[in-house]
Amino acid sequence: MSTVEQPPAKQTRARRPRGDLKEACVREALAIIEKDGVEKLSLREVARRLGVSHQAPYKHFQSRDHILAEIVSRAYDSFAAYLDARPLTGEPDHDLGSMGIAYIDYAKAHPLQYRLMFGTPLPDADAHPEMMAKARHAFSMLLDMIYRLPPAPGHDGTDDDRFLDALFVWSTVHGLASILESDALPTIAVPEGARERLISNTLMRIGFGLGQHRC
Amino acid sequence: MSTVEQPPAKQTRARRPRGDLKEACVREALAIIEKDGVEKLSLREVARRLGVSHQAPYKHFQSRDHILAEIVSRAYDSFAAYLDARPLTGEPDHDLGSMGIAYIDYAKAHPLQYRLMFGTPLPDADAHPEMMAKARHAFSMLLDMIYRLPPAPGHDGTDDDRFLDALFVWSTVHGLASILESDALPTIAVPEGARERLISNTLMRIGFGLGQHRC
DNA sequence: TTTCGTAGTAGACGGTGTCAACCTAGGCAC
DNA sequence: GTGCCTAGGTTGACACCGTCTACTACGAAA
Repeated sequence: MSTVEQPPAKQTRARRPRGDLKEACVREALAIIEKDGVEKLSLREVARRLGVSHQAPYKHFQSRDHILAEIVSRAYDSFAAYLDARPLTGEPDHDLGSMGIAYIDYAKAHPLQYRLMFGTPLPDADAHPEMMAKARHAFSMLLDMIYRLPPAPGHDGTDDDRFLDALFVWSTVHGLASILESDALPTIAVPEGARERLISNTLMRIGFGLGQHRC
Repeated sequence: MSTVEQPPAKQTRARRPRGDLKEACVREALAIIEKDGVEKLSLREVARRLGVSHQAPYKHFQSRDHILAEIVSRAYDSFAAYLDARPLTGEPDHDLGSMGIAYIDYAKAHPLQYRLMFGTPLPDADAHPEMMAKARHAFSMLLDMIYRLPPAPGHDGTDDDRFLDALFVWSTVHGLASILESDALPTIAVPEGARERLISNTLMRIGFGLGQHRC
């Protein structure tokens, strides 16, 4: 068995199982973003942390934007799954409320993912269609929910009207979430007593806005 | 007068009037951001466009973030001025509505400034206190407006309550504005008939949410 | 066995922010 | 006037970055 010809100890560099480096890159990239912000993400740093050449990650991601798009895609997936996971009662009123809570919960529990989805400039939208497809899915879940509500005051219940109300709800919830995790809130002094009612009050106002529980 | 020693024709490089280069930098930086996005802003490109050495801008701005902070500060200024400029009737209901419209108008008329204020990661907040001070001013204008409204249903009219409602209004308007100019809207197909009612519907829902015109 | 695609390495290029040192015209005390 | 100081420029270097290109090792398929 002594095949002498072996080139002198070409250390076979412990070949990774397929897909391993790609996953490792995503993991490491997330760690970098979490620690230093998305603008500090560099594929070279990712490679360095993984003890691999600066070009290795490019075998799995066409460009820096592509690894970002991959990460954002996964964020949309996990977001939609989170919204889907909550128990439904079948009563539209209640289910919409629970969706609002789930939305905000997600933003609080996964600030990194939330910020990636809504708070930072995305990698050029139409260069990453699969990413945007997943974004659309999340909104359609909200839209479905609104369609189950009785027509709100001032509306005839047309599809256009429902769409507009879905956008109202989305605006408010998204606005709140993005304010909550932005740098803005600490600089406006939030009164002590208001802090824990921030979310419930906003959801209540949404309900009033849609004409629920009114008068 | 023939001082022979003159180093050969040191072309006196037409000294700018004081403050001129700084202004020129801001102007050029804005142009770059408008054309290619904030992440493409580079002080070297600014310098290049102005026909000046790559270090010249650093005489006026400590770092890339500092020129960005300067630009964002000015955006907050112009935003507050815009909100202030609208005519007031003294009737709280109406004045709040006109503020909402002015808010959205500003976001539509100055998308660049709006995105800089609310849509992109700001240069580290507490490294640029003067910038954040101007941000606070804008919110306080909204807060003042809310304080003039009659107490909304579900509230006793305490300061905490008012603050929460201000945040509700801000969330919704900010959320709408940020959705309007994000990449998200084109990917969810907005029904034709809904397009021009996007804003008015949202403002109406805010009104209902605060208990105005109800029933 | 040969061939070929995959996953990795290595080097170069031009771009970037930023540090350091240097130059120079003007303003001001004398 | 003379001399000095400083604000506002200059050039040069450094260490990063993304990305292009060429090369290598290897496993599986033919």
